[in-house]
Amino acid sequence: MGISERKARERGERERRIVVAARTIAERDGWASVTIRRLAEEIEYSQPVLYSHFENRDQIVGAVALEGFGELAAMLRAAIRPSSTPKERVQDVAAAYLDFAFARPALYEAMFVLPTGLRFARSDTPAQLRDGFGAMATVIAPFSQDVDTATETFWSALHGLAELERHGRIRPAFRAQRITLIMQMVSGQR
Amino acid sequence: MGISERKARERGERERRIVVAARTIAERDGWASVTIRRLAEEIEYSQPVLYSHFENRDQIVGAVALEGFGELAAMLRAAIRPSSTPKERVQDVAAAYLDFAFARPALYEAMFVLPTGLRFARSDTPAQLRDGFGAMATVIAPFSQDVDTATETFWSALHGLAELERHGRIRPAFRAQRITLIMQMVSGQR
DNA sequence: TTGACAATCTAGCAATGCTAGAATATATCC
DNA sequence: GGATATATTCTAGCATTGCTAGATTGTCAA
Repeated sequence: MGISERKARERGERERRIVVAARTIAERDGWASVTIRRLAEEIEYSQPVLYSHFENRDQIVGAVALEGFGELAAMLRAAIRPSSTPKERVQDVAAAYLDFAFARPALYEAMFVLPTGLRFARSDTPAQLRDGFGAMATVIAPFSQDVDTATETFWSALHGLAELERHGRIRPAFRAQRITLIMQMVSGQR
Repeated sequence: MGISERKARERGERERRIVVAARTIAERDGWASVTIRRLAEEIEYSQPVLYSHFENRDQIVGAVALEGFGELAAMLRAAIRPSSTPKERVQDVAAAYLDFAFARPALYEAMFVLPTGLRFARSDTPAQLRDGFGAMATVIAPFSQDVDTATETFWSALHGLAELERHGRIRPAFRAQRITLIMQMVSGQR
């Protein structure tokens, strides 16, 4: 009997609709506008239904963030061109990272700023969360002995650039120059 | 007549009590616990009184953040020892920055994450906001042509390190190694 | 003493996340 | 088929939030 399968499928679809609605509203009106009531209205169910899919609001943000990590990883990997030099690859990945952060600020916020309930560095950490790190490590590896630490530092630098620019604390016009400096950190050259 | 002076002074003292209470509660229980009602109770006035001092809750956070910028600037300047080499100074300032961020997470959050209504890069930007940047620029200057851009990048890297570690995304044990890498970025050497 | 003005408070609004318990639909068993 | 159990969903409401209108109290000059 495929009844329970159909039910499971429909449940899954409803869950997707919640996540899509959350992301859409967040990207258009900001995360403050993503309320349980608004989401319930969007999926045309009552509010308690949302709590049968997610423990709380944070977990909905977390589901959107997880999507974001998958997309970020894909973008970073796509930025690595086989024809380019190792230094160019670092540059391209850095530029792609910042492009992602500024093109989807609400998504980026879910991934790195808001509480999400996501668990990092655990055995059950979803693949998406590791994958972006992996893409960065790929381009960092040729320049470093300790790839993990170097990648953490690279990532931190990019995250800081994204956040401070997003908050208007550094000058947008000089983004490219800052990326150049980061690249020099990694490659160890002037 | 000193009556109006006394009133102005008392008003100022009450405003300080609000800011102190906000900071104290935030540092002990987190910013979510800093509610208007809680603050009103703390200063022993009714809630609307708070709105005669601040436009809204964000501005109270902003007042705490401003305090934080002053203290951060002082800490960074204190970290610059006359006897140390230029490279050591960069290292010491970086370490001091991260120490500050981890010693006062709520304060740091007010300064860099929460909405505060503070205006940066304006003509009326308070001195505290520029001063920390100045301290960083001091130690960066010997290594760079374009000090502002280099300082922005240095600062961004430190901010990223602070945020990603605070959110548990990078390994606390490797903080010193990451600082070393940042220092190499600035000094352009391996 | 009175009247104007400032300071402060009471009371309440609208919105939020979340939940208990009722109501309804669906499946299971005799 | 009908009764019963089990999911599923909804209604209604709680406690909390930021914020504010309007009443109330205090203060001072005329």
